[in-house]
Amino acid sequence: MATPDVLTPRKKPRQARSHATIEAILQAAAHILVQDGIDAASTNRIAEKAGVSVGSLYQYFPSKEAVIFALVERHVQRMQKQLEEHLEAFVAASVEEAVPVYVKAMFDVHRVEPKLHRIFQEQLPRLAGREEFQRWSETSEGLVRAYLEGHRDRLRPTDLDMAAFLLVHSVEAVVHAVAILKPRYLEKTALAEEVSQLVLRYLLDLR
Amino acid sequence: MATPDVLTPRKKPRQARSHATIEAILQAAAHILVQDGIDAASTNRIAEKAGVSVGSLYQYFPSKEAVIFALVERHVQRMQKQLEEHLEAFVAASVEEAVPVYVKAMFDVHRVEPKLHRIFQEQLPRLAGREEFQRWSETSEGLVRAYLEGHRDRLRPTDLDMAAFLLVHSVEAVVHAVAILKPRYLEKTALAEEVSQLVLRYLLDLR
Amino acid sequence: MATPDVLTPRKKPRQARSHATIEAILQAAAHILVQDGIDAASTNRIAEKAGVSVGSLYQYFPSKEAVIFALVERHVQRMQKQLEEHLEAFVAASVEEAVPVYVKAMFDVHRVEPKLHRIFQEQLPRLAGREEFQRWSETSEGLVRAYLEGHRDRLRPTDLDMAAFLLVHSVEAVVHAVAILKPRYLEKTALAEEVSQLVLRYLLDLR
Amino acid sequence: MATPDVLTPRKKPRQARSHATIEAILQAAAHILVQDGIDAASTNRIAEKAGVSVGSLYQYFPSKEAVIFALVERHVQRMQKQLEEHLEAFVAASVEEAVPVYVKAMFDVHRVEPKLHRIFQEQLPRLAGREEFQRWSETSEGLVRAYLEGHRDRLRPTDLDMAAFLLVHSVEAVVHAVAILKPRYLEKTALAEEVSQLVLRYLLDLR
DNA sequence: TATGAATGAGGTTTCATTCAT
DNA sequence: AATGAATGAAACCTCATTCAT
Repeated sequence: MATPDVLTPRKKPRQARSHATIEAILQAAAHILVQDGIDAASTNRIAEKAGVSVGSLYQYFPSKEAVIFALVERHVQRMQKQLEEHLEAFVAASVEEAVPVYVKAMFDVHRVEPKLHRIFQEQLPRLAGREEFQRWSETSEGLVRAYLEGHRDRLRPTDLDMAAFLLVHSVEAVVHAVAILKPRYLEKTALAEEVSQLVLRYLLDLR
Repeated sequence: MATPDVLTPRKKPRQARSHATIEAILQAAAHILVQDGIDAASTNRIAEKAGVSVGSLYQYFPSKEAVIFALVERHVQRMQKQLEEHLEAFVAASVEEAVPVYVKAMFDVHRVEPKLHRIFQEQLPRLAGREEFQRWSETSEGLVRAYLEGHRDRLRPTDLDMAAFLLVHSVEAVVHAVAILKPRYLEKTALAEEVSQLVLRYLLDLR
Repeated sequence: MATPDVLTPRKKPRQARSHATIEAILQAAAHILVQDGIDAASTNRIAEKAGVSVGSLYQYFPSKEAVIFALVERHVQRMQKQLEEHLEAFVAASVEEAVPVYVKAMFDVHRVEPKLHRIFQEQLPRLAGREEFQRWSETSEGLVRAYLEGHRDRLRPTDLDMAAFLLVHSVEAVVHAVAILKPRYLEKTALAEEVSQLVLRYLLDLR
Repeated sequence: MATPDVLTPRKKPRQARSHATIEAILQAAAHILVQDGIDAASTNRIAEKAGVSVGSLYQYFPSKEAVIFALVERHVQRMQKQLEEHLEAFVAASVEEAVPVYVKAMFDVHRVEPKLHRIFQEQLPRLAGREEFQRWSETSEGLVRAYLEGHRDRLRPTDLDMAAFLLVHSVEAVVHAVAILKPRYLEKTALAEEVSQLVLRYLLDLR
């Protein structure tokens, strides 16, 4: 007895109309999540806001969670894309250059859809998509770790696992806290520079 | 039309029996939260586990949220108490000594009731108590800021607001990430030392 | 992960009110089943007819099926009781006497709540309670078989399993058909006598 | 206000394609009924399995019930045809010969599509087609009655209506019970012979 | 005061049926 | 004729909350 798949979309649309419906559902869901939080995101409300019937929602998503999941997936993909755009500059650069690039990338990533991002960060753990988000963390950590590895001889810390863990999470946390508590700071470069300092001074023996 | 107060406890208990009932309710709620998450914490279930009737629950708490709120309040108080115990050593110490003390304090705080803490961090934003938790952040930030202020002349950064923000959130995030992702590390001192390094090297010009 | 029990009643009532509620629910369910068939027996409709809220229904029955199940159980018990009253006369009697007693017992059993019985016979197979009904068949078959065994030397058939199967089902079917298609005949003794003849002439070599 | 006809097919197909579509729909319905029961037989599922769209289904059948109805109708026709093949041998034969022929016919009839037959017997009463099935019973009863009439002087019972009723239903029930409870027995002749005995000994004064 | 029975709005989901393409 | 997207009433069930006892 296979457990039925409750997360992956139900059927591929064959007509243009369908695409519009799916898009409307996802956008409605995002809106409601952002405005009123996850407990307000009932399927009926989503469908209503999307201007379609509940039935339509269930034609494309096998469950309420599947809607959220699709949203998360899409969001993570956009973040990843954002990140990759910064990546080239990153891998080839010296430590002094790479760190600000990484920090800026993180700030940029959090600007994709900050409110939605916040909701996901805060309210998602209970839901589908949790792992999608964790995977994102692990990806970041792996990336950073690999970079550090490549510059090991210039670095002060010797336990690079620990260093990667430390850096990824502290940078992420600061960015996240900024996005939530002081959204205006997201646009200022001063904070990003300080974060770079935090990281750089940890990694290197600056004068 | 004033919004009715649904968070603060309904009546001050005057009898020992009442205290016991309240205690039982809170403990039951905590148990369920930790064991089965917030969606399992229905008032009926809490009451049942506490060995009282729902009616009794509503005698002491005006709503479900009030129960959670009381739990959060108590938890934050315990954290604060923990923190204060480290405080004396903290305020009088030099930067080099104070930072490890602060970091250790944070680690300790997260050991108070780590599972409950995690639930609160992850699942609470949707509920009552959100602000209680934010206030905790602000308290920490104020504390750190005041300390930095007192040692301004020895510090590299000049924008102390920003520095306080940065430090509080990066330390908190790392501790939190450890608690969730690698709970065993909570007991190792190596990580705490590295976090101290992160902060110290940011604040001071070490050779 | 144990599968939750969806059939057995949910909680024991502690107050007289509860008993009344349960009774009302069961009677309402029976009414609706008889009047409009099983597809009309929605939990909301049952609750409404019982004059209680759906919530109350679910306090005592964990699922819709549990309501039906309780009804079946109760009905089978009544049938069994009816049957047992005839039993004494049955076991001790000669074949010539026992057969009419058995046939009459079957007719009586079908008069307990004929309409409900019909619904169960016809519409139940898809539902909870199926086995309850099958068990009833098996009980009857066992009973008959044991009786035949005790009088084996007077009987014409040698395969008593087959004979029991044959008799139980043909008698049951006729009674059932009468109850459904020609309910008035249930009261006439002529038909019962003919059924007795059917069975007796099969079992014995009458002149 | 005449109730609209929701059972009879919507239009007579004029093209081979239509026939193929109808056939596909009916076979899909039969498959699903047999495999997963009546609750799984949704119009969408039937259409999908038939390889057509729901829209097409509704072109040929005005309602879901109409699909089932058509299936029942066809099944009953096949049963009837089966029966008629035995009929010639039946009408001309002596009682001693006719009875086994009739019983064998009944066994054969239940072998036409036993699984579908069972579904209809058990799950159909709630649906369209109930009457179709009843008519089948009446046809059988009429047939038997007419036969008995023709041999009245050789028969022991005098109330031939009652006898016909008795025989049709007891034979039918036994066959049905066998089909459901002990399908293997359907292939054995021993049981059929015993059923013949049951009937014959009821009808005649055997030595 | 304590109990637990009762409430009912509201959540998720299905499916027969319609209708624009 | 055929498609399949869209509909929405209605099913089952939960749970915060109230209230009679």
